[in-house]
Amino acid sequence: MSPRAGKRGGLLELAVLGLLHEAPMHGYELRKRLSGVLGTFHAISYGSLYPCLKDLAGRGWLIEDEATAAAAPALAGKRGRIVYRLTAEGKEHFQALVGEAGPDAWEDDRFGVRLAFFGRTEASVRLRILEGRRSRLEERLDAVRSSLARTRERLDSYTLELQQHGLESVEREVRWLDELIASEREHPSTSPSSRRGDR
Amino acid sequence: MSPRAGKRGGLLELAVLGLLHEAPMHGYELRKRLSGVLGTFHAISYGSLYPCLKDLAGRGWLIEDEATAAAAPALAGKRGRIVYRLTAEGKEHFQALVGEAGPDAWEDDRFGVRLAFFGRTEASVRLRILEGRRSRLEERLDAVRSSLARTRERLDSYTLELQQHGLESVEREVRWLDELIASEREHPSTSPSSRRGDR
DNA sequence: GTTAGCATGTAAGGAGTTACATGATTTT
DNA sequence: AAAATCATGTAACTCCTTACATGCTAAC
Repeated sequence: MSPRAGKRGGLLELAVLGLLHEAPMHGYELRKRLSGVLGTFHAISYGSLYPCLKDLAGRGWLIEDEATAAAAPALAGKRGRIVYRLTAEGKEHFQALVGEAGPDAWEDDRFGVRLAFFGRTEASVRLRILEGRRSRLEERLDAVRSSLARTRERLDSYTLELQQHGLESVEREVRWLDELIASEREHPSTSPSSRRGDR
Repeated sequence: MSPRAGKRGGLLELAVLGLLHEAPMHGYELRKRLSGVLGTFHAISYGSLYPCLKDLAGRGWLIEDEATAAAAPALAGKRGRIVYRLTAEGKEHFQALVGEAGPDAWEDDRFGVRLAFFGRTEASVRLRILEGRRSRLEERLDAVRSSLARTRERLDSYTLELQQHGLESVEREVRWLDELIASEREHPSTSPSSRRGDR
């Protein structure tokens, strides 16, 4: 077996493809923008990013454009910055990834990234993602509530406080999702812009 | 160099020591209880747990009690369940870990586990943990707010919605922490039981 | 007496990180 | 010309997961 193309199934792949879907970029800039989609804290390291880019290129999802900023041909051997650009297959693959339904697709990180790219996602897929996340959260609520009902007496007040806060956070997110879903149903092909401002 | 004792610096160590601080347990039961401290979802796998226990035992923080439930001496070679019990050094090490101040100590998971063990944590350390977490969250708020101020116009409404929701969640946690801290200052050696119920 | 659940482990792999190494470009 | 920061990369390591292997004990 040819050892090329090590499996690369993570968050990073999705985030990188999504960002490059918007516009070509070189790695250094990509890293800065990644913080924006993955949460403002949580920066990705170059030690992950560059190998990931190599891998994606190896699979034909993006191509490496050796462009030294201006078109000056200068010295041939110079290691200029590499601008990564999504191929047609890359765009297809991104859409496939975003649309994926597996149970881990609704975990915190995955969902967050998917939402961040809603601007480049079909309306029907957007709705499916929002509803998938919602039902995942309902599962959590059930689990926490029943565990709380079973063990409430045995818990010290700190643990109780923690569980209670967690519960309320999840409930809050469910309400938020409900608003997004409602807004999505009202004007399916538009952004939910009208909703902002009523807080 | 003797290759024994691979570094074991994670969440798991802290959680295991904390649970065994309460009472001796065997691995299987430990795993079930771990979900309680790490969040009701997110179960730990045996593939992590047992090696971790081996490692902790190797460092002298806990000892493996080969007890086959009842005291029946039965057959000598039987692989019974192994009950893990914290040593004195283990308890010391747990207190040291909980009290640690490093910047990653205030990340979501770490903070959650520390809070879950507040019942076995000194009042002064509790306060330091709550305040550490609080200032970590303030840093995040600053980062998100300024990034939002810089890029607000360029963001599509979905991304904006996401950032806004995240921001509000963090603000909510800060208010929660403020209540906990206030309650901690009022009766420093007691649990914050009186606060529950005013929602 | 066989399925189901209790109980303990190991080997391989996945998704990242840190620390290091190197060189180009811009600012002071 | 020194310092900062832009830019790309690699090797080793961390912490965890999956998939597998094994055997005990209780319930049907």
